[in-house]
Amino acid sequence: MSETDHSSNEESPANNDRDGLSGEYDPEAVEPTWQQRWVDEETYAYQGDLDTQYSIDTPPPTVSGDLHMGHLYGLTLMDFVARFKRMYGDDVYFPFGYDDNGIASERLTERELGINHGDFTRREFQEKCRDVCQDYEAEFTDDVQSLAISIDWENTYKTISPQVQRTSQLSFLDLYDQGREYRQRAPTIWCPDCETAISQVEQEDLTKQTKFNDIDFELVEAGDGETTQETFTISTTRPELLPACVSVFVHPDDDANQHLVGGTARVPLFGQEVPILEDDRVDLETGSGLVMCCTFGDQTDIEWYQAHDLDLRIAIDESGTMTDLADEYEGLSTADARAAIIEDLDEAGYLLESRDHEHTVQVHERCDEEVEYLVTEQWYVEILDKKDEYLDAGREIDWHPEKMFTRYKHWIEGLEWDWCISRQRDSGIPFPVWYCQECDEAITADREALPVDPIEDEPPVDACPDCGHDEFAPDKDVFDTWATSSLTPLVNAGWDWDADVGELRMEQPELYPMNLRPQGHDIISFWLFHTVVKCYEHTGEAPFEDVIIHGMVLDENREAMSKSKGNFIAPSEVIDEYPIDATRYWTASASIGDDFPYRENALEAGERLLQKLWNASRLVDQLTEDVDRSILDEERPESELADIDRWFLARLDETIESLTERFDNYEFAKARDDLRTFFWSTFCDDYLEIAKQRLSGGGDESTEYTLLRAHNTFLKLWAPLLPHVTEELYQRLYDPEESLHRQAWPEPAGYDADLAAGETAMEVIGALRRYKTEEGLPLNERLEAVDIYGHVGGFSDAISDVMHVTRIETFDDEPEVTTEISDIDLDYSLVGPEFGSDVGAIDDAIESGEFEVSGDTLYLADGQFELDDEMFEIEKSRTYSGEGQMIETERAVVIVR
RNA sequence: GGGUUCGUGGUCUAGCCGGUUAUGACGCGGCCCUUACAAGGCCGAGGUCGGCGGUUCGAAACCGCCCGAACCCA
Repeated sequence: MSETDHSSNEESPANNDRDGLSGEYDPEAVEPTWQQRWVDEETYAYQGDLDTQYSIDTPPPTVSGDLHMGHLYGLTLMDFVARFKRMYGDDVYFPFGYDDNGIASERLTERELGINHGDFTRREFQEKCRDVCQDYEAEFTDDVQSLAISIDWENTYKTISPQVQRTSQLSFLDLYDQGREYRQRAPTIWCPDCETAISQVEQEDLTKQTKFNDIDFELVEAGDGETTQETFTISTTRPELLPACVSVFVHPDDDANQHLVGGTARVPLFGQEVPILEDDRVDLETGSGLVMCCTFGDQTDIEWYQAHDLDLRIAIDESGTMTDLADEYEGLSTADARAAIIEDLDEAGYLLESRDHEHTVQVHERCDEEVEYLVTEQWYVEILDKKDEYLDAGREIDWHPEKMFTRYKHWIEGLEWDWCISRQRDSGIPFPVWYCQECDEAITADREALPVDPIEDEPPVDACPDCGHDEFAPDKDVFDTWATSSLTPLVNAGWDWDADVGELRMEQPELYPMNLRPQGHDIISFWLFHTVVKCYEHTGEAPFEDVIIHGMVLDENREAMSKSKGNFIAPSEVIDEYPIDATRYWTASASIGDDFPYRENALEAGERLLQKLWNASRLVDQLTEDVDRSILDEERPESELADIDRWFLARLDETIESLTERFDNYEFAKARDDLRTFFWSTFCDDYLEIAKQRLSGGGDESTEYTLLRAHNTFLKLWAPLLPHVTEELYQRLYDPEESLHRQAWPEPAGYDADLAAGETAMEVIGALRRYKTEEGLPLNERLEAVDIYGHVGGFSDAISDVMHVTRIETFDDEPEVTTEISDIDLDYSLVGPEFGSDVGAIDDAIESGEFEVSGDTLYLADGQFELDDEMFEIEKSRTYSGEGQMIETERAVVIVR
């Protein structure tokens, strides 16, 4: 029978059908079995309990990408929360979204099928996208399930689904009706390869090798009207923009060229006359100090265009092709035009020099194509007017870690553009808008009719309400993906238009605001900010209560993983090598917010912990072989517990309490370390060794109860971090019927014990172990007599049991030894404020022995200083000359005889 | 170039409002097979807390500058 064959566990739990735990834990067999069963049995189903719900706004991953370490990390963190909250008594709503909407999936489809979106109708192409995405989605589901993420698979959504399209279009209409959206012809950042507008945040830097060209411009008229100078030189990396040149700029501090300002110049080859103006945005460092402004070469050009009210000359179209403004170069690509123009400039004698130059260009992050700046008609969400409100909304959220709010704040404060939400792509959610062909009036869809695709569907009116014209043109654009992804809290809550009452409502209002938004710090400006904007505008409140912001996963050398660097580690490689529980154990060590290095040996440490848990469980099981597990149904009164057992249960109470707080504050690393230390040192090394001895001579009900209570509790405390091994043990040893992950989180039972005496006893045990080790004795060597000077309460039996001591005597007073004062420890937090700059002199006095203790007072340096007893502590050194050997610990003195 | 965050033994990390002897784990060295576990137990070595300067009786912690890294933005 295999270990994972659970059919043998069908008899009643009280019967303890335990075939004993086999020698080794076999995660390779155990983990997939449980993953499958949890899904099949819907262990994580949301029950719809309105009073105790806890909702998590999970990030929908782009399905076109493989699962990477960032997913593994982020999902696992969410899962710690979900599993803890579920056991702690909440009804957890843990959904999953697939982001298959937008440019990423569109480009994936084109690549996968070797097609171009332009060759199909929008609906046809979208069909193909769905087909391609479906396989990737299935793969993603498998991957996420293999990480044991406790998602409720009945609550999933796709961002391209009709329902989400409807939500997204409703959002558009609502903002439009509120007057928060506008359509404007304005300079836009444009990707010629994807042929779409993109937002500011979708572009990134790329350093490129290019030529810096010095070109002569003919001076038509100088600003001072006097100069006899005939030409001047400008430097440019983009001579193909000469036909789009609308002015030349001089820096106000540029004395050498000041006389040109106010004049006009003639652009070589193309002949247009342009004004020479002054502006401090000219970069004096590079080139000649004279710079041409074209519509548009970069963002500064746009600023100049707006600030100086310049002409508009469009020389490059949407596909990166030269327009008729470029005369004979019309129809050439920008690259070809650049080459041809340089050649012609050279021939005509305008080109003075062309030299190598490295500079930074803006590219589209998805395809690395250099962006252009075009004037196009786009939809914008107005955000600049409400910065303060979005900041306040951010302040209402509890940030973990708190410091991440700063990034949000700075992002908002630095905003300069409204949010451009239209994209000229096919795979996406269409704008539900038509335009009157006569007066351009925008006609929006009826809410009841959503989702609509204006290319395929008819507008809701027969005639333009403004001018009466009856022909309409569809809006062909689709939404920016963030315009949809920013609605996840509303998608989860089932936000929709209720036609009966004529308002927007939520199907599950109890989920909103979501209790938790988990995400990486790299998308604070995308996902988090946009979600706040959208949801705040729709509902008037922040969309989540807590946010946890995690860092990036780095490689073993603390460098960011990237495909180009080749230091990319795929989760599948890790999973093949290590148990999932071990990877989760590693994940739990991350300090939330900090970047998180991959560590092979952290995974090995996880593996060892699993083995330790398994072995300890096996011992507990053996020691309680004949004990009916139903004794756990009732709590055992203190009076029926031996001191040592009561001590351990009291310590367990403490741990439960602090651990609960750790989990509640998302402090997984601390929870993990605290629990590991308590389990490994206190339970395994200390208590279990004692219990072993106590039970060696036959049953002891108090100890048996304590062992089982503790072990059962440990499984629950470990469950959020190590779901597989704990479930396997729980089902085998306690309850084969019900999942551990639906059990109640442990509560302190309220046991009282002499914790100080327990602590001292453990110190004494440690001292005796050290004694045996140093004497070269086996740990089970019998010791005849041990005297303990110190308070060990009722624990001396435990000490004698575990250390095999025949006779123990305990004393509350000091042993008969010679003591002398070896040092004085000062409490500087008291001495410092009191004595200030004299502290140095006091230290010197102690150092040189110029002190005297009398009663409770310490006199220093011939009575120059007097310290009260709470300000100092006397360190003594003891010499023992009696029979046996003395061992000192912090709280006790032990003599082995 | 600007902003945010981080920088602690070989590696990863704890260390709230400043209190002098800096936590734990991994790795390393030594000893021990004690009837769950040698993937274990015990002991030990190893750090001028990135650098410089400042505030203070006292700084890993507070301030300034510099260096390095991650992310965001130009």
